[in-house]
Amino acid sequence: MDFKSVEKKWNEYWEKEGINSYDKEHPEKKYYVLEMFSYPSGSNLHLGHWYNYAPSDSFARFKKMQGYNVFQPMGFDAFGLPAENYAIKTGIHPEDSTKKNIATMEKQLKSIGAMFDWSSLLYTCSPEYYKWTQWLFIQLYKHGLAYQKQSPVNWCPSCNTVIANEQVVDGKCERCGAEIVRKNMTQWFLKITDYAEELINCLDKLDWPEKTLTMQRNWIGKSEGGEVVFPMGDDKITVFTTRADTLMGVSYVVLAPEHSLVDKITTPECRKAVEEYKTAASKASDIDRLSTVKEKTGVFTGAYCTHPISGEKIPVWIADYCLATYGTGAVMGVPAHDTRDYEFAKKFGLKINRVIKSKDGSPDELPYTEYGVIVNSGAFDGMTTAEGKKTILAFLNKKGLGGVKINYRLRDWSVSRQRYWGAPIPIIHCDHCGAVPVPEEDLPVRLPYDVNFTPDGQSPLRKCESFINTICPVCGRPAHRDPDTLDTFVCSSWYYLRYPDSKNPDKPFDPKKINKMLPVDKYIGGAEHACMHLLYSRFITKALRDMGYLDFDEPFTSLVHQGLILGSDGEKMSKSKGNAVNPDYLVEKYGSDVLRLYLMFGFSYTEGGPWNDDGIKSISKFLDRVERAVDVAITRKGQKVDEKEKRELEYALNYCIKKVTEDMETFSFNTAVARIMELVNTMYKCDNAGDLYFETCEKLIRILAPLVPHFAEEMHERMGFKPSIFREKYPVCDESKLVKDEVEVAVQINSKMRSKIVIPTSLSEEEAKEFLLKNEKIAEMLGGAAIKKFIFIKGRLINIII
RNA sequence: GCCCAAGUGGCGGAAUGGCAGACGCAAAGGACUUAAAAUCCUUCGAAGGAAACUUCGUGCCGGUUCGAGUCCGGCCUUGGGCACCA
Repeated sequence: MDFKSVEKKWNEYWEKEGINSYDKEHPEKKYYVLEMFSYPSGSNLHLGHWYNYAPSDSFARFKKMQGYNVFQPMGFDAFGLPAENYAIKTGIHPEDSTKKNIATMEKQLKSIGAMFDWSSLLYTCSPEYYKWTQWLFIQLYKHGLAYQKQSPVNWCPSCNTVIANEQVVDGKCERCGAEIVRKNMTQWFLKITDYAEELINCLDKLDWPEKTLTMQRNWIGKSEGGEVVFPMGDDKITVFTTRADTLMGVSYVVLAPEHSLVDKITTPECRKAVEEYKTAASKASDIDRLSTVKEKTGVFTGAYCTHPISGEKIPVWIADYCLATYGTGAVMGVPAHDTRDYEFAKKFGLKINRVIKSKDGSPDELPYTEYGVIVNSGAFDGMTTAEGKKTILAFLNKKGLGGVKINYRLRDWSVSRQRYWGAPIPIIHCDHCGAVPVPEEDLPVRLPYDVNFTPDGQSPLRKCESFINTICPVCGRPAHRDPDTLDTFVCSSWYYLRYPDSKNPDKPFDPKKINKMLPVDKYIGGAEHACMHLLYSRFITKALRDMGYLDFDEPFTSLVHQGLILGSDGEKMSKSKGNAVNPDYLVEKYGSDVLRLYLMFGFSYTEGGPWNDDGIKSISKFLDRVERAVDVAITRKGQKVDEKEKRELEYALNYCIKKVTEDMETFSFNTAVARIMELVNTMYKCDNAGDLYFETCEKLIRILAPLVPHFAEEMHERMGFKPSIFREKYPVCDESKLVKDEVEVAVQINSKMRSKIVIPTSLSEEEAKEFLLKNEKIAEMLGGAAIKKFIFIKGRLINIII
């Protein structure tokens, strides 16, 4: 078969007949299939994109043939750092390179032959889109979900610019090798923490991979504990702890080096050491700081606070294992019952006070971090850990020195980027009125084209006078725009809401439309987004719901992660390693149907694996084999059917339909293809199935249609049916054809495989026992021994314990 | 370091706690052919055995169970994420 002309023929036909587009008249049967959109960084689609999109498209087509009205849109996540870096290196403007890349990728996407609804195409970098990203930011601001605060960034003193985590290699700037320091800057944050509780609770109702749910739960990191206040003259230090029961064992308190009290409380004699320590800490990443193998470091501030119960003087230290971003940025040190505190106290000679003993006298060497019974704690002695936590926090609460507190590891979402290639933050800073949102009628705040974005210490937009200078929309006095752009995760946190109404000039979306079309029924993308993109999207959906713009709680009902296709060397594909595989060449050589079927058959979809094209030829051969079966079927049409072959073929067909339907539903494409191959193998053994052969072949082609759409459409037509096969129904299994009178079961004696035996399917356990004991071979193996236990697994196995 | 996964023949990979290796690749043998390609058929985890068959075998160590690739505990290795790559 000449696949090139076949692919062209049917792509044109589908386009002309509107086979791929969503039918707006029937939203009641909608099925929204969405693949994570691509970032146009490289100049073309790689095999990984194909692996995401082609099998997902087969799933979408499967759903369409099951009678759903499928909506499958496509777009580009087009803002971001790589385009900007590329521009700094080559001088090619991000807008130009991005547009060019998108054009190439669009063409390639069309070569997949996927049923994307191109009429709803969107790019996040177009003003028609980012106008509404800005609108979203303003709504969040107006509802108290966006605020500014000081926060550290990676600062390269030599390039004189903020650099991304990715560009920091071993604490040094990737570009110039200078040592990176962390520097505080005022930045915008979104209050995702307001939704922490709901973001955890709603996970239970999502059809998502278990591992992703676990990762999100851990990322949000709910921990129930309490706050304890350590007074300090006019000031106080508040710590968060999950072990209030160990409060009487506190021997020191630690502040994060960035804690706001540090400068104030440090005594003159300690100042030099504290300053040096702060500088050193600003160079370490959080990952290094939290390492449990690294030796603990810290310095004494010279200051003391007061124990809230005993009134004892407690020394205040700073140490980098305490992070400013978690809890209150301060922890109490209980060396006897915390591993990190124990190491710290040992190193710096701080007191170690045991206040917990094991309940049952089992070994409880220090540091003893298990739960137990309280000792050496005055009135609290004898209480269990659980009682102690409650009692101590209640006691503190009465004194106004603490109480129960739930803490989350989740931090607010930092969205300011000191970059050019992003959506400008729609805020005007006025000396008189403060931060003022740009009026909605003035949106979008356009990203100017002619900007010098070479790094030199400032956000690129700050240097663009025509952009930065404006007037305050409230008081009319001169003011300046926010010079930063939004994190691209903001753009991608709501795109699934725009697709169903992507050309709407007046609103980001029509609530009526999206309330019908969403949530997304099946969302497909890489597991690398498990925590960030997926969590941000959930947050934005909930925030918009609470503002009244939509009426569902979760954006993605069901989620699937495709695995990663690696280079043939087992490494992640990348240009620099030279192991990237170009799908265009494969499409050219084998055709898009063969490539997509190979991707589905050769890998476990959720696992992925190293690329290897050894088997791709066999897929071509398999389709040739199917084609020959079709030609044979045509010659046998109307012929008589042999009874024995009839039963065999009917069983094979219905078994195939049943299994493939289940496998398609769960994205188990490799086993689906295997079951289809089995059916074809059976068909090749049938020489006298006549008309039934033709009928089987007709169904086979329909089962294949979602997997190899062009090929199937061609075969369907060749068999004399009217196109399009995608208007036909997916075959349904006839269970009655799967009933068998006899079944082969395994026979084990003392759990060892001994034999196999064919027994009537309908036998009960008792009947099976009787049947088995009558069998000479089995009786011989048992040798007359008494049966202790008889285990019967219907249709599978019998185990006799003697 | 922390969180989350994965590890099965020469290879890609199958296996609701119940016959390990479906399906395919590679390899070997055969049929057809003047020949090759294509196609069709057969064999194909390891060791032993003429064979029937037996023993071993799912990263490593231990446990639960009549029965473990699958569940539990502890390791090892690889991959993803760790909040400014997207």
